[in-house]
Amino acid sequence: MATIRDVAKLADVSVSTVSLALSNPARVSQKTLEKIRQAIAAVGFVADPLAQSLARGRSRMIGFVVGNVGNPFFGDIRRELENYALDHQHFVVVTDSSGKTDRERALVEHLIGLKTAGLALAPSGYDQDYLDFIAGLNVPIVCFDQKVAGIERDFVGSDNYLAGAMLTEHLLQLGHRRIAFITGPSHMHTATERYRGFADTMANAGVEVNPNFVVDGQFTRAAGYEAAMRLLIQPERPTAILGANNAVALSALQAMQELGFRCPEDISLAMIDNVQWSSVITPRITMVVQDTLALGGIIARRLMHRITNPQGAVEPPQDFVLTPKFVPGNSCRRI
Amino acid sequence: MATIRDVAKLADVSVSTVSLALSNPARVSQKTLEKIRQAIAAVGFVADPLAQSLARGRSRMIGFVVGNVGNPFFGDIRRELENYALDHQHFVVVTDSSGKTDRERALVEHLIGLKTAGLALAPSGYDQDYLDFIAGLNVPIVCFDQKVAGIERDFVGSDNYLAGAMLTEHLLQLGHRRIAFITGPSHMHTATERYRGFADTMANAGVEVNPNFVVDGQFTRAAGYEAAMRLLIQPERPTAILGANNAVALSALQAMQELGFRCPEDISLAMIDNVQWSSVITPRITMVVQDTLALGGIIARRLMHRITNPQGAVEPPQDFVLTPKFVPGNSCRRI
DNA sequence: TTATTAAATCGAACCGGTTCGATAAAGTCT
DNA sequence: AGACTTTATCGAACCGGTTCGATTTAATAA
Repeated sequence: MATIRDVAKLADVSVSTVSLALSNPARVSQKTLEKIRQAIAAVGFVADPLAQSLARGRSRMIGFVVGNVGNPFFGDIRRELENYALDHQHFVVVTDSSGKTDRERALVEHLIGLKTAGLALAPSGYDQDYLDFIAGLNVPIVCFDQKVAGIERDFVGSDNYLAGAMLTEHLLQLGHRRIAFITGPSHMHTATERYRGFADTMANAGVEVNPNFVVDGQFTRAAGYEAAMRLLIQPERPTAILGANNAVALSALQAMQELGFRCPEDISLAMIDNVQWSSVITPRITMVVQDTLALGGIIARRLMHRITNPQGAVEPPQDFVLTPKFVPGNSCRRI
Repeated sequence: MATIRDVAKLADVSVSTVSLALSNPARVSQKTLEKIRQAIAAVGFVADPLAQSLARGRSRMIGFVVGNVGNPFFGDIRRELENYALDHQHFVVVTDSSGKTDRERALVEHLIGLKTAGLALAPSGYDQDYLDFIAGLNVPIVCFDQKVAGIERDFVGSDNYLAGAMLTEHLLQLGHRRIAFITGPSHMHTATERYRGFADTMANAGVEVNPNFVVDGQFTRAAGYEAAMRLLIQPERPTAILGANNAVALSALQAMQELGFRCPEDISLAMIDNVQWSSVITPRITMVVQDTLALGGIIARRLMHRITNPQGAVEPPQDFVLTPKFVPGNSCRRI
């Protein structure tokens, strides 16, 4: 590999001039610039990003940290970020914490060690220790998905309260009263907001919620399945189930299928967030989806703004909350 | 941040001794080691990975390059690799080429620039230019999924011929004769092998394949859908469709549903490779799946072996081919 | 023409580690 | 005790860039 010194030698200028020509061509004379250009081409010089990062104290990498890269929600956001970053000479380093806080922390520390220019982070923690950790990071960070109280950073996400409310209202309009709700982890903002949207809408409609109809699905497949089973074996069953995310809702569908319930004839089902092959799942689940592309775009622009603008770093954190979209399926019947 | 010089000063030894103590403690005397240990703890020293990489010419990062991180097949492999790498002080950088060869190339070049210790690569190219590019990379590489003729690297994958043959035989056993096959891109090894398995098994059974029953689905959703539609509008329809991968098979299911065909009553369906929520797709698709966890484990071990063992780098490339597994569903009926 | 200012270029230090040959200290052999 | 190893430590060069104050050169003003 050719180094900057090879270029300098060939162009018969000093190393610092070559460096200057690369970073700020306007400050180098035309003929010198030309000599350097030719020398660079002749030796095939490409600056070593590692050496640059070490010297500058900042790299051109952006860290992307989520709990599950396989989730299409994160996948769409990742793609948007990658495209935007690439257009701005930045490179996205994707990492997966598997939803584990300690793993996430290790990854973030590693990324900081790499002197990443910025971080797009879907936070997985919430306690004081975690907050301190995030607060201590001296890098532009845009958080998304989970709004965590106490993190003073930009946040990009959807109106989860509305998401829960929309589906609840839809079920109420169809005549349902015995509506069950499979929740997510209580420490997650998305989970509590979606539940609030459900509970408030029920209350506003004057419909009392059977406490046995609210079960914890942890946003996971296993817990969601168990929670759904608990719902289905009750003597007085719900007429509709609302899953707080895709995993718990589809687990509920599976449980229903296994027990012999038909959807929507016996029980209606609705969920928040899409999955990859939802169009071939029978019945097509009625859902509320987030505008992942828009979210990704905002995250990308906001992060690059903070990274590239000198004064962008000190701007106060801002929240961007998008409205989710109702996507009707045929999993909810009128009763 | 504390540097190695701070440690050296405090421990009253030279910088090189500290470095040696860190990389090869056995070669430093006990008492010096202890002094250094204390000094490190006192100043809170953590080695800067960038500086290390620059000096060593190698980093502790492993590049993971695939066409679609969202595909659970790659997701499982990624997870295995991450776990194994983490246990060996290595860090996986995930990248997604979206299946585009030029993008993959840019990513690989970037990773090489980062002086990654090794690459786990699902190759997307096949022409001479691509082969030269891969051959020119002076880094441990383990290729997987696609076996590309001419790449002299370790390869880890499944017996795709067998996968195609197994499902074909199954359909034949159920009495099907008019079996359609939706193929993948002809330059992909997995695609051609799966097709060979199909064609050979049909031939061995003395069943002639209707040329109209072999359509190109490009392994993608869009092309798969179109290909399936072409099959379904033929006057003499197939009684069974075999999808060469999950995307084309599920697109076929969607097409069938949209046109009003019932599966398996009207048309049977089988596919190669699983998808995330296959258990809630009706009907449960009969499929052949790869042992992703085992594949991931082999990839991880093989790559780390080459990275960490001095002589591992020069070992001749080796192929690891696993046998896929038949997973019966209820999408194929006896006729 | 000379003093003053601006533009172009350079040298050296620096980022934070690693590596290797040289030197010093300790141990072994005859 | 002297010669020869082995072990422990060190200094300096190096990885490949950036940065900034100093110096040289060119342009403008008086």
